Amino acid sequence: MKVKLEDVAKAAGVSPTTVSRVLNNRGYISELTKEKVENAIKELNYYPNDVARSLFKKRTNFIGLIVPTVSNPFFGELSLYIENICSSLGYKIILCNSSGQLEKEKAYATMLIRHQVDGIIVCSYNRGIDTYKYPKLPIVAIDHYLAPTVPVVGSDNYMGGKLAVQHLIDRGCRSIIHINGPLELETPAQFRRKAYEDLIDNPITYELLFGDEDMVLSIRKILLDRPETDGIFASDDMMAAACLQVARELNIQVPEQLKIIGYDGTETTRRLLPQLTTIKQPIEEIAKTSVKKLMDMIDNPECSGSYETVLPVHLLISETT
Amino acid sequence: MKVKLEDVAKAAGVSPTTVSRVLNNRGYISELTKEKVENAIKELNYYPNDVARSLFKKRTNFIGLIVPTVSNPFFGELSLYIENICSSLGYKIILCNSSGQLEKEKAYATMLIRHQVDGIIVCSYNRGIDTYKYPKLPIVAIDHYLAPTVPVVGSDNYMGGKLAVQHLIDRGCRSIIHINGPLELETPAQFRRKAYEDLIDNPITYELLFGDEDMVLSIRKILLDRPETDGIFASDDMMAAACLQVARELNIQVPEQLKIIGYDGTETTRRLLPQLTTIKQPIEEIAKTSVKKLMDMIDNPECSGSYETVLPVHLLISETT
DNA sequence: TTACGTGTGTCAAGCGGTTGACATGTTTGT
DNA sequence: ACAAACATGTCAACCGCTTGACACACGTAA
Repeated sequence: MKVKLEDVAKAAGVSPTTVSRVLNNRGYISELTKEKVENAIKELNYYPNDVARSLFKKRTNFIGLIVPTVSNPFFGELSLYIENICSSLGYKIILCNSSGQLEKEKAYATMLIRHQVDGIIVCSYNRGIDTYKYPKLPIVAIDHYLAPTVPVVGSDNYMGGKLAVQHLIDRGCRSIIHINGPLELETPAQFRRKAYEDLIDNPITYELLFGDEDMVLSIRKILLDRPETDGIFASDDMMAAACLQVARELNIQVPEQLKIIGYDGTETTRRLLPQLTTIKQPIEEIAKTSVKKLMDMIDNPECSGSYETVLPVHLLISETT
Repeated sequence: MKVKLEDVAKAAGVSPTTVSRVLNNRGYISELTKEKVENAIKELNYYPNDVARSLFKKRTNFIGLIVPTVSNPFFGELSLYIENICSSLGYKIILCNSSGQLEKEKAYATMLIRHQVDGIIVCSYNRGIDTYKYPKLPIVAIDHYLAPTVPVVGSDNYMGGKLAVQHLIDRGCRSIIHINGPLELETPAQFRRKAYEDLIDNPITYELLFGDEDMVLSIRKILLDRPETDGIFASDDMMAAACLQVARELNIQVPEQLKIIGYDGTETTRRLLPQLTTIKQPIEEIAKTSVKKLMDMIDNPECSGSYETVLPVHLLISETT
């Protein structure tokens, strides 16, 4: 059987209450008993049961994090930062990879509530999950309008789109297309597209579906269909990389014949594909801001704070444009 | 106040015991009462408190996952698979990014124990964490010898190293160096180096430290120091990418003058840098095997199972060799 | 001397749900 | 008609820890 507080009390020759007092720094404790208790804890190799503690305190210090997949560099880095910040504040992360599937996301939300998480950070793409309406559950959404009451943290997508497209124009592109990912419903990321459409006379936007080979195939088809294309604004770096790959296959010179700009600018992309011109999102800032906002909501259930936070993006010019 | 089991019982006009029976499918329940209870649950928007449940059942269905960082594509993908598999088995993941720091890892291990996790999967690099000796705590290590009693799951690193180096030799390289990462203490990954050293007459292994620019700088220095180098076996894809970048900067033609092979072969790398020849680790298999092993240990605390599992790797030939 | 501050102990209730024991019915099958 | 299976309820104990109430020491300052 596991050693429990009572055992520590016996070993230290004090009462359970005293042990609890030492553990929680409450009431009066002399240095001597404190030491006795601490020694007993060490000797018995005692770990307080946080499940019991949580039950009583009605606070678990758990934060649910729902992302499409941590294997994507953007969400991977975001998750890293969020976890690190939470950890430094004494919170733990329950990781949920929704794969962008509504049913999965619902199931995760339910699970998180059952586990009494203190809050949820969602960077997934599904609307209409009633679970999120659970009374007073603090939620922050990242780059996604979840519900009218859920605050959103994201980067300046319109500006990002504008920077990207303007850069292509400045570089002399005359036939620019936009390639949009599948994950772009109801998100502020639609502003990227909006910016593109605002800047271009005859905007042509393609929407791609999930999948690896599919992506490359679709892009090949697009480039073959529209050989006049000399600029691509891809809505994330993975897609931009696929465009690059197809261009190589088709012997299209980048950037001479075709310029490509991506979006996200994660560390991983910068390392693996430093040639790619891209729009860099302030991932660490997004993480910081959303955690802070969530903490505010947890500590102060009344105040909702600002509904939307928009963080600045940067154009990172490299060799593909 | 949150609605609890008792409230559901009242609303449904049954006893708490009956509600519990419905919730847990125990004992005899008529269809009628079952419906009544389920309706009450829906109407009241009731979510069972899993903290209370866990306390009683002495089982949390939590698994701790310790990785250096999920932002690295290898650990990101591994985490994704592990989380997905666990989720389908009814387990939740507590995510811990240790950054490879001993103190952090210790703190995480302690936290996990306090939270009564049912098991831990560790893919970090620190030895001598006594916490892991916590009585009967099921632990599986990935690609790392944690302690004599902790089972290890990993891929065939020696074979991987051999495949890589032999491939370079086959391609005609005569002056092959090996670049090792910083995270390679006490890990089976040392077998990659061993293979290299076994195959090469005058093996030259460099060890790099953490950091972004540092890596590129160090590699530049290495290549300038040893201009005769015509083959690099990098111990992961990120490092291989850095080598590629430096080669471009120094106007060294790859693969004509210099051949580069990496290690890991994650989806992300395949997408962002498909040109890279690399050794592909069976990440999904590693995830499956380690989760399965952990589940075995959880369900059957006595049987330890096989101590080490070695999974096959594959050479992925592309354009850098 | 009185009163307060300090240090510790006992006791019991409570967090929300589970479970076993036991009682009391109502259906079935034979 | 009677045992067995089915359906539900009551009650109390328990999971491990926290907390408030209260009691009883011992100093020390007023």
